[in-house]
Amino acid sequence: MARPPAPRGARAATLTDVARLAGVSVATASKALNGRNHVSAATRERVMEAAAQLSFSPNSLARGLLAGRTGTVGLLTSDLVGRFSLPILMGAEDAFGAGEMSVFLCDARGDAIRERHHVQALLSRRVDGLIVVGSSTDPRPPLAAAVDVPVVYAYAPSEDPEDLSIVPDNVGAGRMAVEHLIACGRTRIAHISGHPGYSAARDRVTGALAALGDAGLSLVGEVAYGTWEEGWGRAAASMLLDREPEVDAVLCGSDQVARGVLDTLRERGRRVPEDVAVMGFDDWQVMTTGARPQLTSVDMNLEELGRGAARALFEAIDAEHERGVRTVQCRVVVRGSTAPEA
Amino acid sequence: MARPPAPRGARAATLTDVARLAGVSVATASKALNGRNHVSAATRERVMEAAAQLSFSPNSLARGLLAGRTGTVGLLTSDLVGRFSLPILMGAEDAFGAGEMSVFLCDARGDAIRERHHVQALLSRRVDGLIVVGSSTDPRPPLAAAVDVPVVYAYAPSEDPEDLSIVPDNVGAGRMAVEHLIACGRTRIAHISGHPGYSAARDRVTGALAALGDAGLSLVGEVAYGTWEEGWGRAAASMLLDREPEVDAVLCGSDQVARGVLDTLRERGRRVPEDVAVMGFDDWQVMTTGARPQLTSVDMNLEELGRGAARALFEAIDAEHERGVRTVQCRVVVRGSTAPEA
DNA sequence: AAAGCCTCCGAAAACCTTTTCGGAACGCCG
DNA sequence: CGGCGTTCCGAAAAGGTTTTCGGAGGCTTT
Repeated sequence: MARPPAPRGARAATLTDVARLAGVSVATASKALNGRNHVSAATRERVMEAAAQLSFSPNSLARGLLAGRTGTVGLLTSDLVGRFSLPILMGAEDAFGAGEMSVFLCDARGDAIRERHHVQALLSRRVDGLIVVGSSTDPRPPLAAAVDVPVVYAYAPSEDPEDLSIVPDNVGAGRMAVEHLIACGRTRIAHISGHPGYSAARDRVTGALAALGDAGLSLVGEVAYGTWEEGWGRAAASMLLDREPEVDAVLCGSDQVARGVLDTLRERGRRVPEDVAVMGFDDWQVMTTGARPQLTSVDMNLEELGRGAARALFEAIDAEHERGVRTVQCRVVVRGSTAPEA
Repeated sequence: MARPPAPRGARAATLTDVARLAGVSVATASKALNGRNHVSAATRERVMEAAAQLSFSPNSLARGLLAGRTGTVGLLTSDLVGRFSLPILMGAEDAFGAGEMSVFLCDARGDAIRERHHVQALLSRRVDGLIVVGSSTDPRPPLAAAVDVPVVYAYAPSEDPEDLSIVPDNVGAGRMAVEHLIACGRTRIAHISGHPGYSAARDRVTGALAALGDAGLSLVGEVAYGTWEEGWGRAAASMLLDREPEVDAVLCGSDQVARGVLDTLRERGRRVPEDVAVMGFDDWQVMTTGARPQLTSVDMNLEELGRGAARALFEAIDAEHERGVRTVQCRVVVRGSTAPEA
């Protein structure tokens, strides 16, 4: 744990120091350290050694100032505390981290003023690009400020179709969910959705209905909209069992709703999955694996979405800007609530 | 939504451009924009107008290069996906965001190599300070590299007592939890803890036992260590009811464990909170508010911890480094599982 | 031995802003 | 009218790195 030289306050070593110690010019030192040619092996060795000795670390500010590229990107979220920003952020950080990019994180707290402020700060720091992560899949207004770097919208698409947005495929998710239930032999499928104010809820309904139609089936009862929470799942399941006792599968708007549904089913003596299969959305591990039985869910692949956004931004940084809305496929994670455990 | 001038690729306006447009020198332009005196009101006005017209945004790189301070800090987490980094990160971002600080986010994925890499990158970007967020409250080795900027360890303390660490008060949390249960009139209190490999679990036990001792009580049964999950809560509660049927309160190692305990209690016909009171730790909203009844829990105040870390770093940046381990108080959030709802 | 080529190195410019310091203009007092 | 103080402005340096270009020296070829 020897904390080598670098005493606090001692100016960090600069290229000039390295050059002096190695007995060469700064130009040569720079070339040696950056692997440029036109430097003899012996000289390069001397420079490297000097740099190591001074624990020299090149000043990215100076480099960025000169190059016009800083190797930084801004990640602007409106809702860091939320459930969805984080995996996206993870994926993005992941994709960038491999290379030499560093990520500025900003949380606008859903406030337009604060957002503008952060964008200004990021631009003044000369980020090479921006990822804007929404807190729901509803379209959001594009960035207000004039931005001269590429921008990718993740999760929530921009209202401007000229922007590049990467969003989860909620329609596909609804479709896949129903297809899975049908594959499990279910034909009397009900849907307890989430909050009707969210396009995620409505899109999943759209997909689910489409898949039912394709299979020549129709939904048991009406789509039940409510909230995203457990309490709603319990209440809605209770009503559902009263009105449609013959139901053999319940597709739920979220994993939390599904948890509530599972509770009610157990209390009403229905076995899961033998009598009724249950599915959720989002594949929130703590919800799905804690449930009895463990909950089948549709994973929206948010990390993949984040990585996709990062890669798209990466490309946009040196090439022309792609446009439009791109969706990321999701996938069904099968657990005990739809398939008896092996 | 007019996206003003700034066409892609057009060099961003520089201070020189502003000065030229305003018909003054760069020095004057700088002074005018930064509110320095020795500039006439008229000139200042002209400069401001020119800056606005060019949507000039000062280049932080150049400024940082000159000033030796960049207004950036690094936030190094070992486990972004985890439950605890995020609120801390929120709090830190919050505390900084008010000022002019920007936050570099790095996730080392618990890998020492990657951590070193990120630290290098951050230092090369000349951050003014570093916050290192652990993934559990167990002490962690200090940063390997020689770091000449202040560092604050959050959540997980550094093993080196010369470093400044800010951690949640788990002993106090255990104590407060038991005190709350006693205040609710409970005397036969059991403790179903979490994973014994975590100091958080052991510290909470320590605090709980101390509070019991102070009240002249002793624990019902032994401390039951297991995992942090719901399944463990269900299993442990079942065993507990078999062996100690007269128990009137169960303190649980986490909210998830408490959820499992609640499930088992309900199935075994015990009313909560009338027959048995239940408490968890962490106050994870989705767990506590979805439970029946809603779950009383000890909030570890992680956002406050994050803010504290940020403030401490802030101070350390221009003053001498504080040292040692500082704890952040937690607080009991009372809900229906210990107190009948009003 | 002269010419030419290749290899290696260094001087200097460029990136953009802030700050210091000197100079210019102007008004006031003696 | 000269001297002085005040007010405002501009030239220049500094900060650290990269890149370009020219120069120096050594080697080969004729």
